[in-house]
Amino acid sequence: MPAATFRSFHSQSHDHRDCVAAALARAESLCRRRGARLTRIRRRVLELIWAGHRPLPAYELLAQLRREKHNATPPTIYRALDFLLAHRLAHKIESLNAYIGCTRPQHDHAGQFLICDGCRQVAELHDPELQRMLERKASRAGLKAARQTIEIRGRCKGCRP
Amino acid sequence: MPAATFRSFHSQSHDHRDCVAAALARAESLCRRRGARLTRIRRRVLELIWAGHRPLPAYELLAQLRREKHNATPPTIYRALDFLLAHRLAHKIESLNAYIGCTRPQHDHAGQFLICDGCRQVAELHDPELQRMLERKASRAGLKAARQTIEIRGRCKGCRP
DNA sequence: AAAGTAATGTTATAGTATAACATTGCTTTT
DNA sequence: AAAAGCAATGTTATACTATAACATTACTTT
Repeated sequence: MPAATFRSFHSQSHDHRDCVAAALARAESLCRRRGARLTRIRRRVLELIWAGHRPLPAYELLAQLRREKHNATPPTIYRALDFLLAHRLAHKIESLNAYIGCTRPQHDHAGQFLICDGCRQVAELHDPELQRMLERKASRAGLKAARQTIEIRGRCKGCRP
Repeated sequence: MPAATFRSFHSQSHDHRDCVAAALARAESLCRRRGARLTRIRRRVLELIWAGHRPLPAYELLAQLRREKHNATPPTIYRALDFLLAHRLAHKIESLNAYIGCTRPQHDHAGQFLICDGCRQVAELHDPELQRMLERKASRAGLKAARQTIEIRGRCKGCRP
């Protein structure tokens, strides 16, 4: 049985700037290798997503982008998001209609999320065992799985009484 | 290890009317026991959900309801849905923004769905092992799970080449 | 019958996402 | 370097999803 790997909820004190910079560097290198074009807009949207450090709704991203790019419209954001999702640089949290940076874009994996309803922080699991278990269960019922949405909502330690 | 229980994808030939009638009967009895009021509107919306026999968007339910109730508006539907979701008579499929009848409203369970992107049919799993596994994984990461969203998208046998 | 609560009616608006067509800009071919 | 071809962005409009807020109706309890 392979060990599950995950990132815990972030401590208050970790340095967001490093975190964002590292994510952008990963994205740059991944896109270069893939021949994908991480344009100014796409890069900036990814940066905004990471800087928020919590799931951000599309229109919040739009509002932020507009502060520096006055002609940005919904398609501007949704196209950038389409690109980022396609390259797994970001994920959509379906139960929140919000977007978050992927911590491991180089791995092909289903997004598995732990979401605190108190502080709105999100931890992303990368648990191949869980992914395979679900594929197996689906397969038994006759479904060839192509995509998984796994979102656990609850309260993290800091947000419990 | 408890056996996983699930309903497979429906055969073309099963009798929808029986299926809908049975679901409504379950709902009636469950509401009676709980002292919950399954009003005309709520009952009718549940019936429409079941009759569709696939996840239905709220506005499609509204359009159908309007055919017989001309003053129905979005709140009419969303209130009915709130009730049905609260009593677990229906589930929301987050990745589709659509609603579907619950096959086992009497059990307290997380919704676990297998969704065919070809025919749009949905099978609901009821797998306590899976549910507990996710709770355990969440707990290890410091999250006390309150709600799970599990949606596997793919292609069922009939919809594969 | 009166009071209290739950449900529904009604109008307005917030929030999420895409369609469709025009323009710009990068890249490859000639 | 010019032209062609394609990818990305600009722009306008609109579709789809959901809730707020307040008025009215109807059921239940006293």
